[in-house]
Amino acid sequence: MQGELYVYNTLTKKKEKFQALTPPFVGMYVCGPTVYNDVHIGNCRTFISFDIVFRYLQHLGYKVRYVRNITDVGHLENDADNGEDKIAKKAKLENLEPMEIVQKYTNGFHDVMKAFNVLSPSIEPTATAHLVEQIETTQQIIDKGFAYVSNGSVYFDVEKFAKTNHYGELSGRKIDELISATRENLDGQDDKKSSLDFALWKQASPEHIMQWNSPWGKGFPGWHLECSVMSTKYLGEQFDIHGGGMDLKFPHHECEIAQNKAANGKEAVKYWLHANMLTLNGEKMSKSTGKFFLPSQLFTGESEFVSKAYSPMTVRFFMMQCHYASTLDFSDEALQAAEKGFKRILAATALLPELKTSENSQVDVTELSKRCYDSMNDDFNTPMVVATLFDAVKEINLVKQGSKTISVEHVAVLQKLFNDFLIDIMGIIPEEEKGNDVANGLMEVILDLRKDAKQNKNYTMSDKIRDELKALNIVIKDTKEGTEWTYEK
RNA sequence: GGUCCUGUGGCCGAGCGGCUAGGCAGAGGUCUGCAAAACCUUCCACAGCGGUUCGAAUCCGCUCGGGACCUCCA
Repeated sequence: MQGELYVYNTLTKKKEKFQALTPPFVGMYVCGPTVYNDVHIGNCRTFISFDIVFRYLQHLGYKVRYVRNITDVGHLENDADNGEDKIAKKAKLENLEPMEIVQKYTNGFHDVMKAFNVLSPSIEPTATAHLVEQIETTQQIIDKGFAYVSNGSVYFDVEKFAKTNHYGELSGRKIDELISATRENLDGQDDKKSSLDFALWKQASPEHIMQWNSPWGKGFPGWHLECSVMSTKYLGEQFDIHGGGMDLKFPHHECEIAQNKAANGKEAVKYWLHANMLTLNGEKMSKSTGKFFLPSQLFTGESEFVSKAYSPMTVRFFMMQCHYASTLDFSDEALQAAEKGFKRILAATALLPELKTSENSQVDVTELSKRCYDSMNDDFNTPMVVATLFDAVKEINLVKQGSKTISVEHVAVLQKLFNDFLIDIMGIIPEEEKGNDVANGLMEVILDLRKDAKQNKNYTMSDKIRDELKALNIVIKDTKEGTEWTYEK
Protein backbone atom coordinates (compact mmCIF):
# COMPACT_ATOMS: atom_id res chain seq x y z
CA MET A 1 0.00 0.00 0.00
CA GLN A 2 2.63 2.49 1.02
CA GLY A 3 4.81 2.10 -2.05
CA GLU A 4 8.17 3.70 -2.69
CA LEU A 5 9.12 7.26 -1.92
CA TYR A 6 10.66 9.46 -4.57
CA VAL A 7 12.23 12.80 -3.76
CA TYR A 8 13.45 15.61 -5.98
CA ASN A 9 17.14 16.00 -5.35
CA THR A 10 18.21 19.54 -6.14
CA LEU A 11 21.82 18.39 -6.41
CA THR A 12 21.13 16.05 -9.34
CA LYS A 13 18.00 17.93 -10.49
CA LYS A 14 16.18 14.62 -10.69
CA LYS A 15 13.51 12.76 -8.86
CA GLU A 16 15.24 9.88 -7.16
CA LYS A 17 14.04 6.87 -5.27
CA PHE A 18 14.62 7.49 -1.60
CA GLN A 19 16.93 4.92 -0.10
CA ALA A 20 18.17 5.52 3.41
CA LEU A 21 21.89 5.07 3.94
CA THR A 22 21.32 2.84 6.95
CA PRO A 23 17.67 1.88 7.21
CA PRO A 24 15.57 2.17 9.26
CA PHE A 25 17.48 5.28 10.32
CA VAL A 26 17.34 8.58 8.49
CA GLY A 27 19.46 11.62 9.21
CA MET A 28 17.99 14.94 8.21
CA TYR A 29 19.46 18.40 8.66
CA VAL A 30 17.57 21.61 7.99
CA CYS A 31 18.97 25.12 8.22
CA GLY A 32 17.08 26.90 10.95
CA PRO A 33 16.54 30.58 11.57
CA THR A 34 19.00 33.28 12.53
CA VAL A 35 17.43 34.55 15.72
CA TYR A 36 17.94 38.27 15.40
CA ASN A 37 14.30 39.18 14.82
CA ASP A 38 10.83 37.69 14.41
CA VAL A 39 10.32 34.88 11.93
CA HIS A 40 7.89 35.79 9.17
CA ILE A 41 5.40 33.63 7.31
CA GLY A 42 7.90 32.92 4.56
CA ASN A 43 10.36 31.46 7.06
CA CYS A 44 7.54 29.41 8.50
CA ARG A 45 6.75 27.87 5.15
CA THR A 46 10.15 26.24 4.95
CA PHE A 47 9.89 24.76 8.41
CA ILE A 48 6.37 23.55 7.74
CA SER A 49 7.54 21.97 4.49
CA PHE A 50 10.25 20.00 6.25
CA ASP A 51 7.88 19.18 9.06
CA ILE A 52 5.87 17.30 6.43
CA VAL A 53 9.00 15.46 5.30
CA PHE A 54 9.83 14.59 8.90
CA ARG A 55 6.30 13.42 9.61
CA TYR A 56 5.95 11.37 6.45
CA LEU A 57 9.28 9.60 6.89
CA GLN A 58 8.21 8.67 10.39
CA HIS A 59 4.84 7.54 9.10
CA LEU A 60 6.66 5.22 6.72
CA GLY A 61 8.40 3.71 9.72
CA TYR A 62 11.80 5.41 9.54
CA LYS A 63 13.58 6.38 12.70
CA VAL A 64 14.44 9.94 11.84
CA ARG A 65 17.01 12.05 13.60
CA TYR A 66 16.05 15.55 12.60
CA VAL A 67 18.56 18.27 13.34
CA ARG A 68 17.54 21.89 12.87
CA ASN A 69 19.95 24.51 14.07
CA ILE A 70 19.55 27.91 15.62
CA THR A 71 22.02 30.43 14.26
CA ASP A 72 23.00 32.66 17.14
CA VAL A 73 26.29 34.07 15.92
CA GLY A 74 28.32 34.63 12.80
CA HIS A 75 25.65 35.79 10.43
CA LEU A 76 27.00 39.00 8.99
CA GLU A 77 25.13 41.88 7.45
CA ASN A 78 27.34 41.63 4.41
CA ASP A 79 30.52 40.05 3.21
CA ALA A 80 32.83 42.96 3.76
CA ASP A 81 35.47 42.81 6.47
CA ASN A 82 33.65 45.41 8.49
CA GLY A 83 30.35 43.59 8.14
CA GLU A 84 28.41 43.55 11.38
CA ASP A 85 27.07 40.46 13.05
CA LYS A 86 23.28 40.52 12.79
CA ILE A 87 22.74 39.57 16.37
CA ALA A 88 25.36 41.94 17.74
CA LYS A 89 23.81 44.74 15.72
CA LYS A 90 20.34 44.01 17.01
CA ALA A 91 21.68 43.80 20.56
CA LYS A 92 23.04 47.31 20.24
CA LEU A 93 19.78 48.46 18.74
CA GLU A 94 17.62 47.04 21.51
CA ASN A 95 20.25 47.73 24.15
CA LEU A 96 20.41 44.11 25.22
CA GLU A 97 23.02 41.46 25.74
CA PRO A 98 23.39 39.43 22.50
CA MET A 99 22.28 36.31 24.29
CA GLU A 100 19.14 38.10 25.38
CA ILE A 101 18.37 38.76 21.75
CA VAL A 102 19.03 35.14 20.97
CA GLN A 103 16.78 33.95 23.77
CA LYS A 104 14.01 36.38 22.96
CA TYR A 105 13.73 35.45 19.32
CA THR A 106 14.34 31.77 19.89
CA ASN A 107 11.36 31.77 22.22
CA GLY A 108 9.32 33.64 19.66
CA PHE A 109 10.32 31.17 16.98
CA HIS A 110 9.30 28.24 19.16
CA ASP A 111 5.95 29.82 19.94
CA VAL A 112 5.21 30.28 16.27
CA MET A 113 6.28 26.76 15.43
CA LYS A 114 3.99 25.46 18.13
CA ALA A 115 1.07 27.50 16.82
CA PHE A 116 1.60 25.94 13.41
CA ASN A 117 1.83 22.50 15.00
CA VAL A 118 5.38 22.00 13.71
CA LEU A 119 7.05 19.12 15.55
CA SER A 120 10.21 19.85 17.46
CA PRO A 121 13.33 18.52 15.79
CA SER A 122 15.24 15.73 17.50
CA ILE A 123 18.15 18.05 18.15
CA GLU A 124 18.20 21.83 17.95
CA PRO A 125 21.83 22.84 18.30
CA THR A 126 23.15 26.37 18.44
CA ALA A 127 26.29 27.74 16.87
CA THR A 128 27.67 29.24 20.06
CA ALA A 129 27.44 25.89 21.81
CA HIS A 130 29.71 24.37 19.17
CA LEU A 131 32.61 26.80 19.05
CA VAL A 132 35.15 24.16 19.98
CA GLU A 133 34.00 21.93 17.13
CA GLN A 134 34.00 24.83 14.71
CA ILE A 135 37.53 25.79 15.66
CA GLU A 136 38.59 22.16 15.23
CA THR A 137 37.02 21.92 11.81
CA THR A 138 38.61 25.19 10.75
CA GLN A 139 42.00 23.82 11.79
CA GLN A 140 41.26 20.61 9.92
CA ILE A 141 40.52 22.51 6.74
CA ILE A 142 43.71 24.57 7.16
CA ASP A 143 45.66 21.33 7.62
CA LYS A 144 44.19 19.92 4.44
CA GLY A 145 45.39 23.04 2.66
CA PHE A 146 42.02 24.47 1.73
CA ALA A 147 42.05 27.45 4.06
CA TYR A 148 44.50 30.18 4.93
CA VAL A 149 45.00 32.57 7.81
CA SER A 150 44.95 36.23 7.02
CA ASN A 151 45.15 39.01 9.56
CA GLY A 152 43.54 36.99 12.34
CA SER A 153 40.81 35.56 10.14
CA VAL A 154 40.64 32.22 8.38
CA TYR A 155 39.27 31.98 4.86
CA PHE A 156 38.27 29.06 2.75
CA ASP A 157 40.31 28.99 -0.44
CA VAL A 158 37.59 28.45 -3.02
CA GLU A 159 39.78 28.64 -6.11
CA LYS A 160 42.18 26.07 -4.75
CA PHE A 161 39.36 23.81 -3.70
CA ALA A 162 37.79 24.12 -7.14
CA LYS A 163 40.92 22.79 -8.82
CA THR A 164 40.31 19.32 -7.45
CA ASN A 165 36.62 19.51 -6.62
CA HIS A 166 33.40 20.58 -8.21
CA TYR A 167 32.55 23.89 -6.57
CA GLY A 168 29.18 25.19 -7.74
CA GLU A 169 27.64 21.81 -8.35
CA LEU A 170 24.50 22.48 -6.30
CA SER A 171 23.74 25.95 -7.58
CA GLY A 172 24.90 25.32 -11.13
CA ARG A 173 27.58 27.94 -10.96
CA LYS A 174 30.86 27.85 -12.80
CA ILE A 175 33.95 28.95 -10.98
CA ASP A 176 35.36 30.95 -13.90
CA GLU A 177 32.16 32.91 -14.26
CA LEU A 178 32.06 33.58 -10.56
CA ILE A 179 35.59 34.89 -10.65
CA SER A 180 35.02 37.20 -13.57
CA ALA A 181 31.68 38.35 -12.22
CA THR A 182 33.02 39.45 -8.88
CA ARG A 183 36.53 40.60 -9.64
CA GLU A 184 35.49 44.24 -9.77
CA ASN A 185 33.94 44.60 -6.34
CA LEU A 186 36.62 43.77 -3.89
CA ASP A 187 35.95 46.71 -1.63
CA GLY A 188 36.58 46.04 2.01
CA GLN A 189 37.68 42.48 1.43
CA ASP A 190 41.42 43.04 1.46
CA ASP A 191 42.11 40.11 3.75
CA LYS A 192 40.86 37.64 1.20
CA LYS A 193 42.85 36.27 -1.69
CA SER A 194 39.71 36.09 -3.76
CA SER A 195 36.26 37.55 -3.35
CA LEU A 196 34.88 34.04 -3.68
CA ASP A 197 36.57 33.00 -0.48
CA PHE A 198 34.42 32.90 2.59
CA ALA A 199 35.23 33.15 6.26
CA LEU A 200 35.56 30.11 8.47
CA TRP A 201 36.73 32.26 11.33
CA LYS A 202 36.54 36.00 11.54
CA GLN A 203 38.72 38.27 13.56
CA ALA A 204 36.70 40.44 15.92
CA SER A 205 37.39 44.10 16.23
CA PRO A 206 37.90 45.20 19.86
CA GLU A 207 34.44 46.74 20.14
CA HIS A 208 32.79 43.61 18.80
CA ILE A 209 30.76 42.19 21.67
CA MET A 210 30.61 38.58 20.52
CA GLN A 211 34.07 37.09 20.47
CA TRP A 212 35.93 34.01 21.58
CA ASN A 213 39.53 32.88 21.83
CA SER A 214 40.96 30.80 19.05
CA PRO A 215 44.38 29.77 17.74
CA TRP A 216 44.12 32.78 15.42
CA GLY A 217 43.17 35.33 18.03
CA LYS A 218 39.87 36.62 19.29
CA GLY A 219 37.04 36.19 16.85
CA PHE A 220 33.86 34.40 15.92
CA PRO A 221 32.90 31.62 13.50
CA GLY A 222 31.72 32.15 9.95
CA TRP A 223 28.08 31.56 9.18
CA HIS A 224 28.44 28.58 6.83
CA LEU A 225 30.66 26.62 9.16
CA GLU A 226 28.16 25.84 11.90
CA CYS A 227 25.93 23.78 9.63
CA SER A 228 28.79 21.64 8.40
CA VAL A 229 30.06 21.12 11.91
CA MET A 230 26.78 20.37 13.60
CA SER A 231 25.43 18.11 10.88
CA THR A 232 28.65 16.11 11.01
CA LYS A 233 28.60 15.96 14.78
CA TYR A 234 25.04 14.68 15.09
CA LEU A 235 24.43 12.88 11.81
CA GLY A 236 27.89 11.71 10.83
CA GLU A 237 30.12 12.50 7.88
CA GLN A 238 27.43 11.26 5.55
CA PHE A 239 23.70 11.56 6.03
CA ASP A 240 20.50 11.29 4.07
CA ILE A 241 18.71 14.59 3.72
CA HIS A 242 19.71 18.21 3.89
CA GLY A 243 17.00 20.81 3.57
CA GLY A 244 16.59 24.53 3.60
CA GLY A 245 15.10 27.45 1.75
CA MET A 246 15.84 27.88 -1.92
CA ASP A 247 17.60 31.14 -1.19
CA LEU A 248 20.26 29.32 0.81
CA LYS A 249 21.42 27.27 -2.16
CA PHE A 250 24.07 29.78 -2.95
CA PRO A 251 26.31 30.57 -1.31
CA HIS A 252 25.37 28.92 2.00
CA HIS A 253 24.80 25.33 0.93
CA GLU A 254 27.50 25.46 -1.68
CA CYS A 255 29.93 26.49 1.04
CA GLU A 256 28.71 23.75 3.32
CA ILE A 257 29.40 21.17 0.65
CA ALA A 258 32.88 22.58 0.13
CA GLN A 259 33.65 22.63 3.86
CA ASN A 260 32.56 19.05 4.38
CA LYS A 261 34.48 17.83 1.39
CA ALA A 262 37.57 19.77 2.38
CA ALA A 263 37.45 18.60 5.98
CA ASN A 264 36.88 14.90 5.51
CA GLY A 265 36.95 14.23 1.78
CA LYS A 266 33.40 12.99 1.62
CA GLU A 267 30.17 14.09 0.02
CA ALA A 268 28.13 14.60 3.15
CA VAL A 269 24.61 14.78 1.77
CA LYS A 270 22.74 12.20 -0.28
CA TYR A 271 19.56 14.16 -1.01
CA TRP A 272 19.35 17.94 -1.11
CA LEU A 273 15.80 19.26 -0.75
CA HIS A 274 14.92 22.90 -1.18
CA ALA A 275 11.67 24.54 -0.23
CA ASN A 276 10.55 27.39 -2.40
CA MET A 277 9.72 30.93 -1.44
CA LEU A 278 6.51 32.46 -0.29
CA THR A 279 5.74 35.54 -2.32
CA LEU A 280 3.71 38.59 -1.61
CA ASN A 281 2.20 40.17 -4.69
CA GLY A 282 4.55 38.06 -6.76
CA GLU A 283 7.70 39.06 -4.94
CA LYS A 284 9.71 37.12 -2.42
CA MET A 285 8.95 37.83 1.21
CA SER A 286 12.11 39.11 2.71
CA LYS A 287 13.18 40.61 5.97
CA SER A 288 15.73 42.85 4.35
CA THR A 289 13.28 44.46 1.92
CA GLY A 290 10.53 44.76 4.48
CA LYS A 291 8.13 42.88 2.23
CA PHE A 292 6.81 40.37 4.70
CA PHE A 293 4.42 39.88 7.48
CA LEU A 294 4.42 38.11 10.74
CA PRO A 295 2.37 35.12 11.83
CA SER A 296 0.92 37.18 14.66
CA GLN A 297 -0.40 39.76 12.21
CA LEU A 298 -2.12 36.97 10.35
CA PHE A 299 -3.63 35.39 13.43
CA THR A 300 -5.06 38.71 14.56
CA GLY A 301 -5.87 40.08 11.12
CA GLU A 302 -3.87 43.21 11.83
CA SER A 303 -2.18 43.77 8.53
CA GLU A 304 -2.89 45.78 5.43
CA PHE A 305 -2.57 42.58 3.43
CA VAL A 306 -5.47 40.71 5.01
CA SER A 307 -9.11 41.54 5.60
CA LYS A 308 -9.58 39.30 8.60
CA ALA A 309 -7.86 36.95 11.03
CA TYR A 310 -6.82 33.49 9.90
CA SER A 311 -6.13 30.64 12.25
CA PRO A 312 -2.75 28.89 12.18
CA MET A 313 -4.36 25.71 10.91
CA THR A 314 -6.04 27.58 8.07
CA VAL A 315 -2.69 28.99 7.05
CA ARG A 316 -1.08 25.59 7.27
CA PHE A 317 -3.87 24.08 5.18
CA PHE A 318 -3.42 26.89 2.67
CA MET A 319 0.24 25.95 2.34
CA MET A 320 -0.63 22.29 1.86
CA GLN A 321 -2.50 23.20 -1.30
CA CYS A 322 0.77 24.08 -2.96
CA HIS A 323 3.80 21.88 -3.59
CA TYR A 324 6.74 22.78 -1.37
CA ALA A 325 9.08 23.29 -4.31
CA SER A 326 6.85 25.81 -6.07
CA THR A 327 6.56 29.43 -5.15
CA LEU A 328 3.33 30.21 -3.38
CA ASP A 329 1.71 33.58 -3.65
CA PHE A 330 0.14 34.91 -0.54
CA SER A 331 -3.10 36.81 -0.82
CA ASP A 332 -6.19 37.49 1.19
CA GLU A 333 -8.38 36.02 -1.52
CA ALA A 334 -6.43 32.76 -1.63
CA LEU A 335 -6.53 32.49 2.15
CA GLN A 336 -10.27 32.96 2.20
CA ALA A 337 -10.69 30.23 -0.38
CA ALA A 338 -8.49 27.93 1.69
CA GLU A 339 -10.42 28.71 4.84
CA LYS A 340 -13.75 27.80 3.26
CA GLY A 341 -12.39 24.57 1.85
CA PHE A 342 -10.77 23.70 5.14
CA LYS A 343 -14.04 24.13 6.98
CA ARG A 344 -15.72 21.86 4.48
CA ILE A 345 -13.19 19.13 5.18
CA LEU A 346 -13.62 19.51 8.91
CA ALA A 347 -17.39 19.40 8.61
CA ALA A 348 -17.23 16.17 6.63
CA THR A 349 -14.81 14.47 9.00
CA ALA A 350 -17.09 15.37 11.89
CA LEU A 351 -19.90 13.55 10.08
CA LEU A 352 -17.88 10.38 9.76
CA PRO A 353 -18.66 8.75 13.12
CA GLU A 354 -22.39 9.25 12.71
CA LEU A 355 -22.79 7.99 9.14
CA LYS A 356 -25.46 5.37 8.55
CA THR A 357 -23.70 2.21 7.46
CA SER A 358 -24.89 -0.62 5.25
CA GLU A 359 -23.83 -4.11 4.20
CA ASN A 360 -22.61 -2.93 0.83
CA SER A 361 -20.21 -0.11 0.30
CA GLN A 362 -20.25 1.99 -2.82
CA VAL A 363 -17.24 4.03 -1.77
CA ASP A 364 -13.89 2.98 -3.20
CA VAL A 365 -11.84 3.62 -0.09
CA THR A 366 -8.90 1.56 -1.33
CA GLU A 367 -8.50 3.85 -4.29
CA LEU A 368 -8.65 6.93 -2.09
CA SER A 369 -5.95 5.58 0.21
CA LYS A 370 -3.78 4.54 -2.67
CA ARG A 371 -4.01 7.98 -4.21
CA CYS A 372 -2.93 9.61 -0.96
CA TYR A 373 0.11 7.39 -0.67
CA ASP A 374 0.99 7.75 -4.33
CA SER A 375 0.84 11.51 -3.97
CA MET A 376 3.02 11.67 -0.88
CA ASN A 377 5.46 9.24 -2.46
CA ASP A 378 5.75 11.55 -5.43
CA ASP A 379 8.00 14.07 -3.71
CA PHE A 380 5.54 14.92 -0.94
CA ASN A 381 2.81 16.15 -3.26
CA THR A 382 0.44 17.50 -0.62
CA PRO A 383 -1.82 19.38 -3.09
CA MET A 384 -2.76 16.06 -4.63
CA VAL A 385 -3.40 14.61 -1.19
CA VAL A 386 -5.68 17.53 -0.44
CA ALA A 387 -7.51 17.01 -3.73
CA THR A 388 -8.03 13.35 -2.81
CA LEU A 389 -9.30 14.28 0.62
CA PHE A 390 -11.82 16.57 -1.02
CA ASP A 391 -12.97 13.63 -3.11
CA ALA A 392 -13.38 11.68 0.12
CA VAL A 393 -15.41 14.58 1.49
CA LYS A 394 -17.73 14.32 -1.48
CA GLU A 395 -18.22 10.61 -0.83
CA ILE A 396 -19.00 11.23 2.82
CA ASN A 397 -21.61 13.81 1.91
CA LEU A 398 -23.19 11.53 -0.66
CA VAL A 399 -23.55 8.84 2.00
CA LYS A 400 -24.88 11.39 4.43
CA GLN A 401 -27.66 12.44 2.08
CA GLY A 402 -28.43 8.84 1.20
CA SER A 403 -27.19 8.79 -2.39
CA LYS A 404 -24.51 6.23 -1.61
CA THR A 405 -23.94 3.46 0.89
CA ILE A 406 -20.92 2.66 2.98
CA SER A 407 -19.93 -0.23 5.24
CA VAL A 408 -18.69 -0.01 8.81
CA GLU A 409 -15.27 -1.19 7.69
CA HIS A 410 -15.01 1.47 5.04
CA VAL A 411 -16.01 4.19 7.47
CA ALA A 412 -13.09 3.04 9.60
CA VAL A 413 -10.79 3.22 6.59
CA LEU A 414 -11.89 6.77 5.85
CA GLN A 415 -11.45 7.71 9.47
CA LYS A 416 -7.92 6.37 9.32
CA LEU A 417 -7.32 8.18 6.05
CA PHE A 418 -8.09 11.54 7.62
CA ASN A 419 -6.22 10.70 10.80
CA ASP A 420 -3.15 9.63 8.87
CA PHE A 421 -2.99 12.23 6.15
CA LEU A 422 -4.71 15.30 7.51
CA ILE A 423 -3.65 15.09 11.14
CA ASP A 424 -0.49 12.97 11.35
CA ILE A 425 1.21 13.72 8.04
CA MET A 426 0.03 17.19 7.09
CA GLY A 427 -0.07 18.13 10.74
CA ILE A 428 -3.46 19.79 10.66
CA ILE A 429 -5.38 19.50 13.88
CA PRO A 430 -9.11 20.04 13.60
CA GLU A 431 -9.86 23.19 15.52
CA GLU A 432 -12.68 22.55 17.89
CA GLU A 433 -14.73 25.65 18.31
CA LYS A 434 -17.25 24.18 20.63
CA GLY A 435 -18.52 26.45 23.34
CA ASN A 436 -18.36 25.70 27.02
CA ASP A 437 -21.14 24.00 28.95
CA VAL A 438 -22.91 27.25 29.74
CA ALA A 439 -22.90 28.28 26.10
CA ASN A 440 -24.07 24.85 25.00
CA GLY A 441 -26.89 24.95 27.53
CA LEU A 442 -27.94 28.41 26.48
CA MET A 443 -27.91 27.49 22.84
CA GLU A 444 -30.05 24.48 23.53
CA VAL A 445 -32.65 26.68 25.19
CA ILE A 446 -32.56 29.24 22.41
CA LEU A 447 -32.78 26.69 19.65
CA ASP A 448 -35.64 25.01 21.43
CA LEU A 449 -37.54 28.29 21.57
CA ARG A 450 -36.84 28.82 17.92
CA LYS A 451 -38.09 25.34 17.12
CA ASP A 452 -41.37 26.15 18.86
CA ALA A 453 -41.65 29.36 16.91
CA LYS A 454 -41.09 27.50 13.67
CA GLN A 455 -43.68 24.89 14.51
CA ASN A 456 -46.17 27.67 15.14
CA LYS A 457 -45.15 29.14 11.80
CA ASN A 458 -43.95 32.22 13.60
CA TYR A 459 -41.18 32.78 11.09
CA THR A 460 -40.69 36.36 12.07
CA MET A 461 -39.56 35.16 15.46
CA SER A 462 -37.44 32.26 14.19
CA ASP A 463 -35.70 34.48 11.67
CA LYS A 464 -35.12 37.12 14.26
CA ILE A 465 -33.41 34.61 16.50
CA ARG A 466 -31.27 33.45 13.62
CA ASP A 467 -30.35 36.98 12.54
CA GLU A 468 -29.48 38.15 16.00
CA LEU A 469 -27.34 35.09 16.67
CA LYS A 470 -25.64 35.72 13.35
CA ALA A 471 -24.71 39.16 14.60
CA LEU A 472 -22.95 37.38 17.45
CA ASN A 473 -21.09 35.18 14.94
CA ILE A 474 -23.23 32.18 15.75
CA VAL A 475 -24.38 30.50 12.56
CA ILE A 476 -27.46 28.30 12.52
CA LYS A 477 -28.19 25.57 10.06
CA ASP A 478 -31.47 23.70 9.87
CA THR A 479 -30.77 20.15 8.75
CA LYS A 480 -33.06 17.17 8.50
CA GLU A 481 -31.78 15.91 11.84
CA GLY A 482 -32.37 19.18 13.63
CA THR A 483 -30.65 22.47 14.04
CA GLU A 484 -26.89 22.80 14.25
CA TRP A 485 -24.93 25.78 15.35
CA THR A 486 -21.33 26.88 15.01
CA TYR A 487 -19.40 29.78 16.35
CA GLU A 488 -17.44 31.50 13.64
CA LYS A 489 -14.84 34.14 14.14
C1' G B 1 25.13 41.16 -17.56
C1' G B 2 25.66 35.67 -15.84
C1' U B 3 23.04 31.19 -13.90
C1' C B 4 18.39 29.06 -13.13
C1' C B 5 13.11 28.70 -12.43
C1' U B 6 8.36 29.99 -14.16
C1' G B 7 3.81 31.71 -17.28
C1' U B 8 -2.72 26.86 -16.55
C1' G B 9 -9.81 29.11 -16.55
C1' G B 10 -12.42 35.25 -12.44
C1' C B 11 -8.66 33.86 -8.16
C1' C B 12 -5.30 30.10 -5.76
C1' G B 13 -3.04 25.89 -7.49
C1' A B 14 -1.96 20.24 -9.36
C1' G B 15 -0.81 17.69 -13.73
C1' C B 16 4.61 17.32 -17.19
C1' G B 17 3.05 13.00 -24.09
C1' G B 18 -3.29 10.39 -24.96
C1' C B 19 -7.70 9.63 -19.69
C1' U B 20 -12.64 15.27 -15.20
C1' A B 21 -7.03 17.51 -10.76
C1' G B 22 -8.81 19.98 -6.46
C1' G B 23 -10.38 24.41 -3.72
C1' C B 24 -12.79 29.29 -3.90
C1' A B 25 -15.93 32.32 -6.90
C1' G B 26 -20.14 32.34 -11.01
C1' A B 27 -24.82 30.05 -13.32
C1' G B 28 -28.95 26.47 -13.11
C1' G B 29 -31.27 22.68 -10.17
C1' U B 30 -32.65 19.25 -5.73
C1' C B 31 -33.78 20.12 -0.57
C1' U B 32 -35.96 24.13 2.60
C1' G B 33 -41.34 28.46 5.30
C1' C B 34 -37.05 31.45 3.92
C1' A B 35 -31.85 31.26 4.61
C1' A B 36 -27.53 28.49 5.29
C1' A B 37 -25.35 23.88 4.49
C1' A B 38 -25.05 19.64 1.43
C1' C B 39 -25.45 17.30 -3.22
C1' C B 40 -26.17 17.24 -8.72
C1' U B 41 -25.41 19.73 -13.38
C1' U B 42 -22.90 23.57 -15.83
C1' C B 43 -19.60 27.77 -17.52
C1' C B 44 -14.63 29.76 -17.86
C1' A B 45 -7.72 27.04 -19.36
C1' C B 46 -3.21 25.66 -20.60
C1' A B 47 1.24 33.40 -22.72
C1' G B 48 2.28 33.80 -28.32
C1' C B 49 4.42 31.68 -32.81
C1' G B 50 6.76 27.61 -35.05
C1' G B 51 8.57 22.40 -34.79
C1' U B 52 8.72 16.90 -33.23
C1' U B 53 4.64 13.18 -32.82
C1' C B 54 -0.79 9.21 -34.92
C1' G B 55 -1.53 12.55 -30.65
C1' A B 56 1.35 18.27 -26.67
C1' A B 57 -0.74 22.25 -21.29
C1' U B 58 3.03 18.33 -21.05
C1' C B 59 9.04 17.50 -25.48
C1' C B 60 12.23 21.13 -28.70
C1' G B 61 13.20 26.23 -30.68
C1' C B 62 12.15 31.36 -30.83
C1' U B 63 9.36 35.73 -28.96
C1' C B 64 7.04 38.23 -24.97
C1' G B 65 5.81 38.44 -19.60
C1' G B 66 7.02 37.23 -14.14
C1' G B 67 10.48 35.67 -10.45
C1' A B 68 14.95 33.79 -7.77
C1' C B 69 20.19 33.65 -7.03
C1' C B 70 24.94 36.07 -8.26
C1' U B 71 25.58 40.90 -1.11
C1' C B 72 22.26 39.25 4.08
C1' C B 73 17.64 36.35 3.74
C1' A B 74 13.73 30.25 4.83
